[in-house]
Amino acid sequence: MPELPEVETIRIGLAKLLPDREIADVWHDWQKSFPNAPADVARFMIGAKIKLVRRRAKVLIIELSSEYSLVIHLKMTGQLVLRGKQSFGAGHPTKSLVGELPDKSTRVILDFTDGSKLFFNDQRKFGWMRLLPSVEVPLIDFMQKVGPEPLEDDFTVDRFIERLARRKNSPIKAVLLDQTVLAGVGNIYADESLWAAKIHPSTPVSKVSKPKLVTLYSALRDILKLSIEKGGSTDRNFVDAKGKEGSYLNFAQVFRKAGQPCPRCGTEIVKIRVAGRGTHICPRCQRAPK
DNA sequence: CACTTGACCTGTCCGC
DNA sequence: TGCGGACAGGTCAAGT
Repeated sequence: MPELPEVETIRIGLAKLLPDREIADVWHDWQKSFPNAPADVARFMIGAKIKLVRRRAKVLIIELSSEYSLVIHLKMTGQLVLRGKQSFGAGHPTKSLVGELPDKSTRVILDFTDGSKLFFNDQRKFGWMRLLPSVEVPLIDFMQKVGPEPLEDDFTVDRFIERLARRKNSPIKAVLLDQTVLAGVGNIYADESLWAAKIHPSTPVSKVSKPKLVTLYSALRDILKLSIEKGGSTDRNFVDAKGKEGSYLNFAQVFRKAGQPCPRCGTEIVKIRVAGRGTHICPRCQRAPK
């Protein structure tokens, strides 16, 4: 569920909150969430300060003063929430999806010397954290294979079309979700952008007209940007670095709207299955390929 | 090689 | 009220 806008929302929050905090201790309880804890933790985390927080695709990178970095993938249900009076003054959110922390989904806790704590929660345990030398981050398999950032200035419509053409016989939705083609798009933004461009998600890329691909390019970028402005989509349990929900789904047109009228033509939105994913379409605006 | 399906997990919801 | 089963969907490994 955390897709590009959700991970970016967390990054913006952490980039404001974390720098210069010094790690005092690290706790973890799920080995798969943090496979190189605790061996490397004492040497490269305790006593280190947070330098900066970056994002690439759906991955967060927290750089430490020890020249090691935490690389974090939240997968579907991961959360990164900072708590502590130092960070929020008197009134941090009391009612929200996240209550008292730690809770039963807490997998890792970073304790800082000022008393604040960063909680890595992950109900379904798909997420992970890795500690590795900062210089090695760009060399890991994921970074080598991941496609371009769709919101970068140099990501042009021609580049977009050229990337999609790498898998021209696949359903276009599957291609949008392919992280080696394009970074950061997941189920929500694939459905929303395909609806905006009036493209049926099962259409092979080679069968989609050039004008529709151009529309898809603009729609996808606009939707990703709007979602970042709205703090991302809270479908089930996404929250930002302060534990707050995002509001983009109030602006969504088709995602999770089966049975409701298409905002464009009034036809009932239906849920189908494409590329093994639940997929929301307007059957009139997005006609199936022959 | 291109493409699809299954596994990894847990919480929630639906029907009986 | 309890219980089995489907479902949620990011990514990688395994299968066709």
